[in-house]
Amino acid sequence: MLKKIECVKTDSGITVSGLGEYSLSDTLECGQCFRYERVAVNTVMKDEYIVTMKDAVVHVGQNKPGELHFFGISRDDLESGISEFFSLERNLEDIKRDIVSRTDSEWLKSAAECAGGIAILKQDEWEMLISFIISQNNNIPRIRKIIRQICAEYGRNLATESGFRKCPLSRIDGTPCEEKCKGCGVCYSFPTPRDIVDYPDGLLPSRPGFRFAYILDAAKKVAAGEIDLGDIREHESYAYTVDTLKKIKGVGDKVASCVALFGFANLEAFPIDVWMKRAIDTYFGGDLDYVSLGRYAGVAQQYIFHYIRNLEN
DNA sequence: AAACAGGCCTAAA
DNA sequence: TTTAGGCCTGTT
Repeated sequence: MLKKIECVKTDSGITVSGLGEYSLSDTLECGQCFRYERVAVNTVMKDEYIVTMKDAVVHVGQNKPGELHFFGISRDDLESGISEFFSLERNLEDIKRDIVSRTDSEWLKSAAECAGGIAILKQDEWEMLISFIISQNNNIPRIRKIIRQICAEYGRNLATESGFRKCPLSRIDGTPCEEKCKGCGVCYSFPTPRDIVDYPDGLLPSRPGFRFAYILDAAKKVAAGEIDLGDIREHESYAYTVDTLKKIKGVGDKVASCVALFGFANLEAFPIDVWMKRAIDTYFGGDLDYVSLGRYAGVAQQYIFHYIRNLEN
């Protein structure tokens, strides 16, 4: 299921090809990732983004399907985190084929054709936990705003640690770094559980509302080792991941399955939110046995989600 | 102005 | 075991 990818060094960075239908914009903007900014000015590629990974800020672009360009990085950078984060070695076509072979639904097959370029990212588990706690009863712009503000409040400035002299966005569009970072937050690291336990008031400027207590409970349980993310990772079990995470206040099935899917790479995870409920009612007669979709059910979930959101436009 | 937003908790049947 | 309200806040 792994694929051969080709990497070529250029003056500006590393070009990775052989990625099949990989779509950078669909992958970043399908709702699994909150810490990215689309670059709007002085671009050299059709799609360009600044993405904040665990401890690095990445500038990445795409001109055509199956080929990504990572600006200002070395081959070592690619191998030490970027490749895994962007799931570059996963074969999207094999996954799509597997899903399509397990369903009779023509609608789902159409969705797969529409959304086959989406890769499930492998993001930081703790960051996913907090991000999806924040996501509940909330909309995406506000989710992103809260996360940005929390990072700006607690985080170290990653710009200088990422091989960039200053914020990549400011370098590109000319906005002064300080000003830019306060607005976009892409240059700040995500707070650790300990950061939040030591200084819960740092959450307040983002106005998380009733989620405040949930975030704090998650931080306390992880910091105390009561919830052991490493232990969850080693189990590599969807059921175990969900059961364990649900011990945290404010974490139910939906949030836990999102963390399982986007943080722990449990690709069989199938988060069911209000959109998915609606889709199941409308296109699957009110009943969809996601287990029958196999070990990539979570990718199918993304197909469905992407398809219904695009049908709106 | 009232309803809603990619849920979850609690109380009550 | 299932169901109804309520919840912080911001936006429409």
